[in-house]
Amino acid sequence: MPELPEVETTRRGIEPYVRDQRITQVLIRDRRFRWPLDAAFPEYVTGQTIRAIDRRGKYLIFRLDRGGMILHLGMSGSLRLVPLNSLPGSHDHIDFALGNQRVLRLRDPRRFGSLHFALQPDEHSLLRTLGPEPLSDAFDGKYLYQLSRGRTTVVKTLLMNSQLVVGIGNIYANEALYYAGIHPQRAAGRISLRRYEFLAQATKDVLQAAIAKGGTTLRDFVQSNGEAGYFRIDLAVYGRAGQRCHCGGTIRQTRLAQRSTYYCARCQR
DNA sequence: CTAAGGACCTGTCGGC
DNA sequence: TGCCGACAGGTCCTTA
Repeated sequence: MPELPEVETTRRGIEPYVRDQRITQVLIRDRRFRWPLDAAFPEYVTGQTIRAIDRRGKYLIFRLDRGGMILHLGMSGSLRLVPLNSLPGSHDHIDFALGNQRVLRLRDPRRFGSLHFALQPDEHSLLRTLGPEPLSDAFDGKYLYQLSRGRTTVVKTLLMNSQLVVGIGNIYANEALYYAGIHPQRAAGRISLRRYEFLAQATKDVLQAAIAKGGTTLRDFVQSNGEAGYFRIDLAVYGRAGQRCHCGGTIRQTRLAQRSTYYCARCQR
């Protein structure tokens, strides 16, 4: 479910309550995630202090005194901060009790998420092969242009390939292509440098706007009712099949690599 | 090496 | 109302 902006919003939301806090206890109700949680996981992290929370793509990295925790929220994962002794709901699989009497609670109904401990998190196999951050200077039109030469895949699939660039999921891939005026099915290897420059910039803009929106709509991660749910930014094409595009065209829906794909055939070429 | 499809899992929604 | 299929914001792994 969460894409980069939602993960970043989560990171910012929990950081003030979690940084420099000691993990006093780890309670595991269900260890069946994408990969079964290591039975020794609590031993690795209990008693350690969380020194920082970083994000790499859609992964959160909790830096500990020794090693770190690598968390992915999958399609349906979320983190909340709740008071000690607060009753768990269904799918609340893991609790981290903290020194400040709060509990960092992981919920993940579909269990597509994952949690690992690693002594050197950045060298973990899940992170090592990831492409650059889309909001970094390493990601630009030239980068997309060069890596796309000779490829036969379509541009939307390229944009969603985390080996090439991280964090762009189905929603923001659709939105970025719309703002760049590029048809999602266009062959990636036949798009000009100029158009890739538009695409890189549109991607950055869409992600930045979503992060800003998340910050305003999901401000508080610790309210008693504090659902750390996901926010809906104003989407131009995603989920809008049949509706009018501002250009007067109609937004179409198709399927690309098993994912719903939305575009305006009039302004996206 | 690249590309495509399956797999994992639960909840929700629309149609009959 | 109940049942059933399709779909959901991810991505690794296998196969070609």
